[in-house]
Amino acid sequence: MRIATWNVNSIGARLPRLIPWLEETAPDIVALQETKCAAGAFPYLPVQALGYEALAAGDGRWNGVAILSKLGITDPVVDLPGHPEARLASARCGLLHVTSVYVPNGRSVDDPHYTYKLDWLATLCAGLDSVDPAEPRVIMGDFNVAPTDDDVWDIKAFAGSTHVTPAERAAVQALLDWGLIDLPARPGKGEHPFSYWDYRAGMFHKDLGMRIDLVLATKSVRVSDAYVDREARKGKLPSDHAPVVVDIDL
DNA sequence: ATGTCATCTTAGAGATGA
Repeated sequence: MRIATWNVNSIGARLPRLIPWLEETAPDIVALQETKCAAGAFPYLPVQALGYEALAAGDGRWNGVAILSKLGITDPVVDLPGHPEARLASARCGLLHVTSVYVPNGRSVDDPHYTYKLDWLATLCAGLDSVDPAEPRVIMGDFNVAPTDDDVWDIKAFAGSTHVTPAERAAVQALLDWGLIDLPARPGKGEHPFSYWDYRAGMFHKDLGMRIDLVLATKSVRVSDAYVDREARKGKLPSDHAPVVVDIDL
């Protein structure tokens, strides 16, 4: 069984790349982020034609998350208590419980959005209190947090920045402490499995990226392979994120 | 490392966010 997460940076703009990618990669379940698409405007028909049921949450202009599943979608949830933005979609897909997250960016450490980011992550973690960590579950998406210094191209360039602060890392660590494992993925190039590269300044071609798209899974999810699909970041009109693809058994 | 990209407003360049 194959699962994947991909911040597509607008599903409308990316559909011409998403559809062939789904055909070639053939994941059973995909978590999408930054669809930038109202739930009612989601391209259900093109993904249904490939055998996927879709659960979409969307504000319209910003944010937006979705789950595509060939294994069914039951118990859908598309909000996080007290946080109205469309940044979470959750459902049971066959035997696996799946959550797609688009964690707030934070902007800068002195911005109210940074506090909002920490609160959002804490609320996500608190929601797991009523969940059994023995059950097969994945929480995957754009966490906007680089868990370790090796997850950015140069930690010195991030002095004073978001994505690398102890508080953000502690918020992700709390999820791991609950019972999730940050699945290590093979890099597409170089030593680091970066999943995001800024569009500007040739960052992608210099492999100056960040690992901020994470697949967190409970231990009953057995992993046979995991990789960053760097090919999907190449070529014409890519997203600024690459998909992370994970092959699993339950 | 602020050099790009996507979207919306409101009809074409600017604001916003990443």
